Amino acid sequence: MPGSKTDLRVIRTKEAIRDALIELIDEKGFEAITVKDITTRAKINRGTFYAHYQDKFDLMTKCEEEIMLEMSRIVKQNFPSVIDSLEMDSPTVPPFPLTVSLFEYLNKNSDIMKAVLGPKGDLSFQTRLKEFMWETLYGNNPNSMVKEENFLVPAQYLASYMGTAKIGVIQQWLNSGRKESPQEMARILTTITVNGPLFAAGLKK
Amino acid sequence: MPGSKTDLRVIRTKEAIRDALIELIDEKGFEAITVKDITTRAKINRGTFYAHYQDKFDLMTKCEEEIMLEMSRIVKQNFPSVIDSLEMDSPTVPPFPLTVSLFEYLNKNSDIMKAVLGPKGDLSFQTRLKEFMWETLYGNNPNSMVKEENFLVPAQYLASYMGTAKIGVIQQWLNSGRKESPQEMARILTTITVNGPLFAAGLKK
DNA sequence: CAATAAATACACACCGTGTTGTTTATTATG
DNA sequence: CATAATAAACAACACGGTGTGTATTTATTG
Repeated sequence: MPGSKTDLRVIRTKEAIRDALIELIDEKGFEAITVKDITTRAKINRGTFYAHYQDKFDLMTKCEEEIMLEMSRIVKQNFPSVIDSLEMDSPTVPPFPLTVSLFEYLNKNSDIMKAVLGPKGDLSFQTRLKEFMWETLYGNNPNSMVKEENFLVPAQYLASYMGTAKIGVIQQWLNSGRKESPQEMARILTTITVNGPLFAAGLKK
Repeated sequence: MPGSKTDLRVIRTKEAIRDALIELIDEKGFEAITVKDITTRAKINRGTFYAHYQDKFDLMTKCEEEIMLEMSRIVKQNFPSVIDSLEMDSPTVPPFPLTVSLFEYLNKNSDIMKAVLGPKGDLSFQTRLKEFMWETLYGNNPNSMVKEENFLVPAQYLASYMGTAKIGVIQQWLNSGRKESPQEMARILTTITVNGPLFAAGLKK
């Protein structure tokens, strides 16, 4: 497995592979892609691909790893104690720094984010992202926001509800062309969460 | 393409194929399955499979079609005007007949529902289901519950939020062993939606 | 029991996979 | 600067699943 992170050949190859992957996900969907597709598009030999990655899943996993790391970094940057976060982004007072930062990241990397989170994307990544949010909300840590006390429903379902809901909004935003700014999206997401969907829809309680 | 819907051979074959599919999705995930896997497991000739379905995607699509039809039927049965529904299941008063009916259906067919909605399931189906909910909530029909007026956020995002949130709760229930009854799940889901996630979590508004 | 239709057995070309051995490019050193 | 050492990129190969076609056997219906 080639490793030299400064070798120009390696850098070129990996970049070409990654770009080809993103393009192809957009075109045919992740599961329809073959390694041959990728290497043809990237204009490299198929063998070269296998020198770097085990298969297309390995490639995908490694791309996603980068994303997850970067998102964790953003969360930590805004909330060094890691985890009060997400829901706790000063519920009522703009500018919701964490949520804005996350949407800005999504915006900057919208090509790949749209690819993996889109309807032809990678289910396993969506599952991982969901688990990341679930853990953040409900996981075994002293700061988790959803505690098993004073709740009207089992906390695990609350965590699922909130986690998937947020992902759903992100997906809708990405797939409908990102017409709103990250700031606006942060406001939207926070408003729904804090007020509750029905009230946010303008219905009386 | 064999057609006689009363021919016992056809019925047996289709059932065997369907059962094999569900088992295999659970074991290896949909995309890892080969037609050969299915026919071996179903103990039929591979040629027979192609007599009934074009490929594994065709098979999957047809299974999913049944599910969608049945769910639409349940919705219509509870709300003949089709669509006030889903959210509108008498928000505060049990027993939430529509939601209970849906969970009972999911419960009865938990094998296949877990397979398609699970982490190794079929993303395209999850997308379709999401669209179904989205349309139900927001689509172009006079009864859609989310109207573009009096809202605090764009309606499309509200619809995405609620749609995916509900699916998320269903997935969590299926994947954690369905320990709660359909009635209990209906209460949980309605409570979160009506009260809003934060309040349902026991936080002050 | 005859007619019919489904299921099987077998064979074929095709394509993507993953691996192996060879060639070519980069880098480090005398 | 030249050249050996290293490692990346490439070409060729064997394997397994796919989809299709055809002849044959087995089961169902009238």
